[in-house]
Amino acid sequence: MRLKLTTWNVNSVRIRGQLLRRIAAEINPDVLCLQETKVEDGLFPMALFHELGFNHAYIHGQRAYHGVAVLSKLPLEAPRAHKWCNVDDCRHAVVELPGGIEVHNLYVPAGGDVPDPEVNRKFKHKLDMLEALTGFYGAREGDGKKMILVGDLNIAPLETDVWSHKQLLDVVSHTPVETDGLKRLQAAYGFVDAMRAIVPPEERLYTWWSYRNRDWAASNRGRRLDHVWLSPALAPALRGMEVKREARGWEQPSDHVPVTIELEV
DNA sequence: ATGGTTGACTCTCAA
Repeated sequence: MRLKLTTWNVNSVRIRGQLLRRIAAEINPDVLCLQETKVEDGLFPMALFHELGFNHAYIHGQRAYHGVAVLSKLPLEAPRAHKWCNVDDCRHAVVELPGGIEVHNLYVPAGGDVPDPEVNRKFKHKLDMLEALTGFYGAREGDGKKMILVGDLNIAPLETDVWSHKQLLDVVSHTPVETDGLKRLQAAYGFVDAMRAIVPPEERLYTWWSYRNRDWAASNRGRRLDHVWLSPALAPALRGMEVKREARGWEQPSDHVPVTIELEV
């Protein structure tokens, strides 16, 4: 069967109802992974997702900040959450789809403004979580599992993942310590970058454009902060990938756009 | 070098 999975940093699930309807209508994913839901579980707008046909859900949220959720038209099994770095943030949810496909939905800390872990605890937290994830997935290398890892990793690893490699080398999200760290995490398990398997690394590809811009489309100062990785066992199933760039121009948008993959499983 | 905008929520923080 064809499996369509969309990941989106929604930046508040409660004010994005109309756009979620539009995504359900235009993309029609089987599984929707959200980040930055910004709401505790008791206030999550579950009725909307039921109306849209997502009758299975694992929500892992907190008040005002962070929060991840997996909405699905297929049954979900073995839901679990991970805490990292002894912080209580809701940043990592895992579920299993029929056929034993693990879905890992991640929201890595943005990291603040100053790219120095000595003076910026948010940047230190970002690097620490990257290292923790590298240990976690590295310990599983070679386990042969079918796995999809998605989310807002808040790092643009390639030169073509940012509007200006040179100008962003000292900007949090594209500093060498972050891009090296992300590549180490990817290599620790042998994840395949599904987006770059479809769009060659020579081509520019963005998923985020700052709100702090008069005209996001004209200036096009984007970054690829959102990612879809596949385990070696699942990589051969990849059939397609789409970045819904136009969603950045919809009314009351998130600053991130949805990324969708299609698999033959 | 700075400021620009958005969202949740409190009189500000995080992104």
